[in-house]
Amino acid sequence: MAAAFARIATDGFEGLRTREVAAAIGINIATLHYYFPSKEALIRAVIGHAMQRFSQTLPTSGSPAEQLSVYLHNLADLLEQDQSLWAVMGELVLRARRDPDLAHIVDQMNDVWHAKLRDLIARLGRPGLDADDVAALMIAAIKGLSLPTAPSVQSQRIDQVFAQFRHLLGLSQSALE
Amino acid sequence: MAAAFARIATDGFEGLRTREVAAAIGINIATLHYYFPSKEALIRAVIGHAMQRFSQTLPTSGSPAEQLSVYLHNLADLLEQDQSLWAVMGELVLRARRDPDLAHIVDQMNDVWHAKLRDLIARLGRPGLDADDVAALMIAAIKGLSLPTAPSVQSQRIDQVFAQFRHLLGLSQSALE
Amino acid sequence: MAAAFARIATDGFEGLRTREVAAAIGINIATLHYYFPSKEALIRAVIGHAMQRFSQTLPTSGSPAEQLSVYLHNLADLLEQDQSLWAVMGELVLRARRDPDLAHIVDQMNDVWHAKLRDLIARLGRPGLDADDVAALMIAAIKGLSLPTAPSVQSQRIDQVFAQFRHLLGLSQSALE
Amino acid sequence: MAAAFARIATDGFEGLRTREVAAAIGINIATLHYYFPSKEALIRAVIGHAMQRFSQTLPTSGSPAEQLSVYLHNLADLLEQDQSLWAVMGELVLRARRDPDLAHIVDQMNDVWHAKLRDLIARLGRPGLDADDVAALMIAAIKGLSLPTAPSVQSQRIDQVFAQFRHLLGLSQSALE
DNA sequence: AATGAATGAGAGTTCATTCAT
DNA sequence: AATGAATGAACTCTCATTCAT
Repeated sequence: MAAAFARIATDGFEGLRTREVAAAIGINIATLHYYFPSKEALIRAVIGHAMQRFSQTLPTSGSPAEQLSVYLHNLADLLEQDQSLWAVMGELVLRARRDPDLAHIVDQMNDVWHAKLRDLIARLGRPGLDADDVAALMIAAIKGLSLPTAPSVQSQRIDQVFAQFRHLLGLSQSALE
Repeated sequence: MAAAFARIATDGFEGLRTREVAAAIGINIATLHYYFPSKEALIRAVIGHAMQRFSQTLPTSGSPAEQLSVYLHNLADLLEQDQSLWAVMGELVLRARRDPDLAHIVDQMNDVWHAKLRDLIARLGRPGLDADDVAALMIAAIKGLSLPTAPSVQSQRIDQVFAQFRHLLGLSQSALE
Repeated sequence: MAAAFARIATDGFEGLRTREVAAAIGINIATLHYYFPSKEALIRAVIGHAMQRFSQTLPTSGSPAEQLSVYLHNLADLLEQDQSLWAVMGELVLRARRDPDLAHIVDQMNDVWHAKLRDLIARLGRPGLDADDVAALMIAAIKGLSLPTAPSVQSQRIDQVFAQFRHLLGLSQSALE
Repeated sequence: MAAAFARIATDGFEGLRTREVAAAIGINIATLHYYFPSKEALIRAVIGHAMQRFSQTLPTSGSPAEQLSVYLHNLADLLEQDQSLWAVMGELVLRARRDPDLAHIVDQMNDVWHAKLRDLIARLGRPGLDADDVAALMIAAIKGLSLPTAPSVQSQRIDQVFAQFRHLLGLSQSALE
């Protein structure tokens, strides 16, 4: 449910109230419970929704350099434009600490993400570049960028970090556009 | 109160219950309220405690290269050994989104952190290294490392990222030991 | 809610407990909160109920002498038979000291009461009778009668005071029956 | 304790907090409990204090007409100047409904009051004046005057009622001054 | 005589959930 | 498929009282 997603982005899991979700879409609480038997079920649905949206940033065709460029471009866009997705991702990662099922999902996504990046970097053919380590660095940095407080500062930091990515990978600025 | 700190690390703010904090240290809830007039006051105390512990990782003397090495060493240690501090920091950053006061504290700490790192990097004298951008990358990556799910994966990722830091900065492995 | 009214009559606002009100009518506390969002809302409802019942004693038709007789009769009846209403009115007046909204309501009711009485007395056509002052005396005395302790004494005092009212107004005893 | 008296006058028994009473006179709560073993004991002390102050309005010497004049004068003064005493008396009367001991005290005081007034009126030698009934009326009215909401209205009503008293008793205006 | 610290009992309120319709 | 009404469990917070010093 998109309404639940929005509420989590705004107030976190801590502030998720089924009554408010129901009210936001103009239905009765009991009706919400009819579709989602429990709050937990609603949360699971939100998790699935978030994960799916996140996966859609992965490109599937083109040369490694092209794919990397497109991917970085997509991520930077997502970071700047859809703050709510990252807010929810942050909440999910934190919640995963207490929720084994969620932890499993998050770990799996991290692995896929890392493998994909490592693969692309390796196929770039840059000698002296440890694909595994660089992928780890990039993922850590992107995760870190998803924990903003002031949106104003955020934008500058994103540019700086992605500039370093390109520098590390030997990608030209123009390759991103 | 250390007990509250521990509970936040385990269950997040979402799971912080005054009764449990009181029970954890063997006192009555009313007694807890005697020292912390409200739950909010308790949270503020925890925030102060966390910020203070975090600040203590900043080295104050030595050459830039030495300070950077010591700093990275301290951070890596902290990341591996005191997961609870990072867990709480993660919770704090997420909570800052809805708590302007906390957001201000976090932003201030980020600025101090960034300025310190940028300064040290600049004084390293590595041409071709944008101190500002590299500092941003490092901070983002470190923040990202503080969002782990499985502690087992965690350790490997930390090593990988810090190896890249050294590589970026041209610091020798031995300099860290 | 009549149950809340009864509890205030018995134990005063001081002894009003939402849990007990709910228990008295066999519902859950949460259900009570479903109808009255807060204790304050419940109190307001009780106030409205009391004010309405009190207003119903005012007669609307007949000659001035008849109306006065009927009115005095109604009030004496109410004082003797429905002690709970007076008990609640006493609580309300005392509470009005700290509750501006309630004070406004009580003042308004007093004014209406005084104006009505003064009007009726004036139209009685008793020379040498200051309608304004007599009305003030009567209202003060009736209020004073609403502060009883022992119900046994109460009845005698009511008769005495209303006898004086009739004497003052030159109404015959028979006019009341 | 005068501080407790003041708090009851302001906020009623409902708002009486031992902590605030102690704070008002700059002592610790435990110290207050040292002198008054319980809140109930403190309340008893306040009751005694209030009753004593009230008794002091009764005149003891002079002709009946003089005593009545002085008494009415004293009461009118007290009503206008020391609102807190009347506020507390109101609270006491209401509380008496649930407190048999207090009810006994209040009843006793009422009886003494009524007997004294009746006696004075009887000795005035006004034929056609039922001393018992007039005393009841006066006491009821005075009690009623002690339940004000707006102090501004209060003053006018007091004058009106006491004017009626003098009229009833055949006392000249000058006799009051 | 005086106090800081501690406590048990209970207050109003919230919330996910269920029930009857 | 949908809802108003109802509920149990739990929450933070308050307060008179007591304890150790």
